[in-house]
Amino acid sequence: MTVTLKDIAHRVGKSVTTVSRALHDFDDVSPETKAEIHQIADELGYIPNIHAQRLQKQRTDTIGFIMPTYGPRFSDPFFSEFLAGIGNQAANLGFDLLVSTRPPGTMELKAYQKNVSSPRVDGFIIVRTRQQDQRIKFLSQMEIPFVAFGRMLDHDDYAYVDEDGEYGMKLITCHLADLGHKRIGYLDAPAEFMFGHYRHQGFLAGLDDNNLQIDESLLVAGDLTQRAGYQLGLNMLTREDPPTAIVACNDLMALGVISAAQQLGLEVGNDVAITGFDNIPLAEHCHPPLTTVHQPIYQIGEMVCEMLIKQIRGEPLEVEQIILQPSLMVRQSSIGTNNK
Amino acid sequence: MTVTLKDIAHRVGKSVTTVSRALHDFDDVSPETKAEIHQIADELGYIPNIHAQRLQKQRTDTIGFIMPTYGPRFSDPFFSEFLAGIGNQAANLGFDLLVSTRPPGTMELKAYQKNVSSPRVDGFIIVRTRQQDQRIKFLSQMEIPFVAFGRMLDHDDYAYVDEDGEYGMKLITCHLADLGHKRIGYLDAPAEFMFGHYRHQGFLAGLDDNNLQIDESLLVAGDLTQRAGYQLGLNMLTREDPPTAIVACNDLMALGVISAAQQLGLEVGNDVAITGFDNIPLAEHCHPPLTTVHQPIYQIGEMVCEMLIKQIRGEPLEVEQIILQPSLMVRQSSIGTNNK
DNA sequence: CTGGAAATCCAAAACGTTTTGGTATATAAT
DNA sequence: ATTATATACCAAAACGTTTTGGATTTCCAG
Repeated sequence: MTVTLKDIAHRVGKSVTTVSRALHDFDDVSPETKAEIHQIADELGYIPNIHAQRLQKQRTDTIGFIMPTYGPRFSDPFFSEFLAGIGNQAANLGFDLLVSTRPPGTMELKAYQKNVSSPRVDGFIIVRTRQQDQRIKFLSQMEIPFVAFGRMLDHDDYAYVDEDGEYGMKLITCHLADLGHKRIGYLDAPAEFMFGHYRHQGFLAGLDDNNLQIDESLLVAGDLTQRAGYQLGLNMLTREDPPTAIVACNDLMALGVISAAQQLGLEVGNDVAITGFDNIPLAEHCHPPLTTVHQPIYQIGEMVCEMLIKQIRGEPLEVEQIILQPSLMVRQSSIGTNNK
Repeated sequence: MTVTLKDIAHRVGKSVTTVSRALHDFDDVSPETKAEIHQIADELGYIPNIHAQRLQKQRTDTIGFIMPTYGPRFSDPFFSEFLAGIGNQAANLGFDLLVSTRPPGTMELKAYQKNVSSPRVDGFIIVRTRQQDQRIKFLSQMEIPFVAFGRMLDHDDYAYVDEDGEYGMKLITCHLADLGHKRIGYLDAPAEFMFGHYRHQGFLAGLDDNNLQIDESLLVAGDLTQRAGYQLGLNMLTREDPPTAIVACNDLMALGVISAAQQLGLEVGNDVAITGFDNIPLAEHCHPPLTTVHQPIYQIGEMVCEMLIKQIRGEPLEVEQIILQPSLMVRQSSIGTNNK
């Protein structure tokens, strides 16, 4: 049997009002009564009914996170780390975290709609922003609080955190150009992702800075999995005129390219340079260790969550839009084992 | 402005009761009224207030999942895939999914306590069972519905799904013995994890079956990360009397061992055999591809979620305890590139 | 001893549903 | 013409909080 305010009220011989106010430390309850009520409440193991509270207070103290999942076999280290970031931060700030999974599309938008109207959540965290992000347009238009990890194209009037992927990828490209590479392959992300767009721009800018030509045939897109990296890497490296370096727009695909290269008997770092982006934990301890750009996913999760909760609480944000400057992690997959 | 039953009632000139019963398709409302009410409800965009419903119905239609997170940098592909499994299944069956993150310990138990008493959730999904699993003991004792992925030692009276890790690891060990390996190193999990316990038993049983001695010094434990695998692998392979094969209790550590071996100039599969366990997507497309045991994490997530919801609904479970038979995935990391 | 403030308390309304236990009207059976 | 039976509806209670707008008592200044 669960214990309610009424039970406590009976026990102490006071009204429900007084019990409620005592537990919330209002100053129109005498210290003695407060002490007694607190003690009885502890004794009975009172825990407030969250639905009664939420119904009355008209807020949920819950944030929503709808994971965009594609296939069924969905395994991306990005998500578990990001989730840990928002989960821990939400708990710190006294918020619950409601998670859904939905493939991008109409049903996804419906889920946003329903979760906020029910009202299950007070606001949302958005990840992997897309070129014309329906989610962002919808939430902006409905004036529903949200914070995104990522920017989008024709709309800039919302709160976000993002890493400067263009700059990061330029760092990588210049690094490879400095090593003397002239023919560089590029593994792009699916066109809809904004992060892919910026990284792509950075790659082109890097080539341009070093007066290198773009060979369009060395520009291909994959679905971000290691499998795709493996396949595309194999294709690219078995051409008649293979590139001397391959830049992948994320670590997972880069790992796939490394496997492909190794299977072809190439020594990664010496025979061919391969780079990634994200610096997932795997990148440091693969062989050879992967040159990449660091992205502090856990911290971004924390930041985004904190910003959202401030927004929900009506507190002003010092900064509404944050662009993080990335740093290059040079490892053996680009410089090889004999260079220094 | 959110629309309530009362708003609809005003519009159609009927009572709140009738509106509610119409929307739930009770048969004491005339077809004409029903049609009218449905139409107005759609028109106004009515969505029921979930807290009022839950307060009244005294259930939450929500399942809880408390992720055991250790450090801050928490990136385990296991979790995103498992989460996708339970998330999708929960959505199918009309349940919400409330996710928390908590390191194992007292606060973790408190979180279980609070989430069920509030009552935020109707039941829990437990993962990575531990030897003396406080969570399971607590939930069993309180008679709170839960389903676990994994067994535990001195308590067997609860619903779970598990893979037969002992058998799986025996398959691996016999496979290596068949290849002629006599000195086999083993990378264990931290002692508290049950899955590590079974896999360990399977390894010993496999050795025993093949009349091989156990060299205790070749038995070491790591924290399941690739980093740990790398470090322990390096130690083991630079001994005076290195093993000819290394069995890791999970894929992530096995990938670390592969890196270590490659850094030492060894050809994995030919000079040293290395095996994992889990068959994460990474295992197939690394170099060389990893011999491992498949574990259908996504499906297990679905199963566990479905079992939990049945239990919550009071429907009987056909089978309360499911042990999945694993299958061996033989790849080049054990048999090399020249054998067949 | 009176007026007013301070201290302590509480009944009732509100949040938005679902459910209970009806009522009223029309139709059919006796 | 009475009784029984469907049919269509609804007022009020309940779920467990928080908040509003007092009410009562005590104490002190005048």
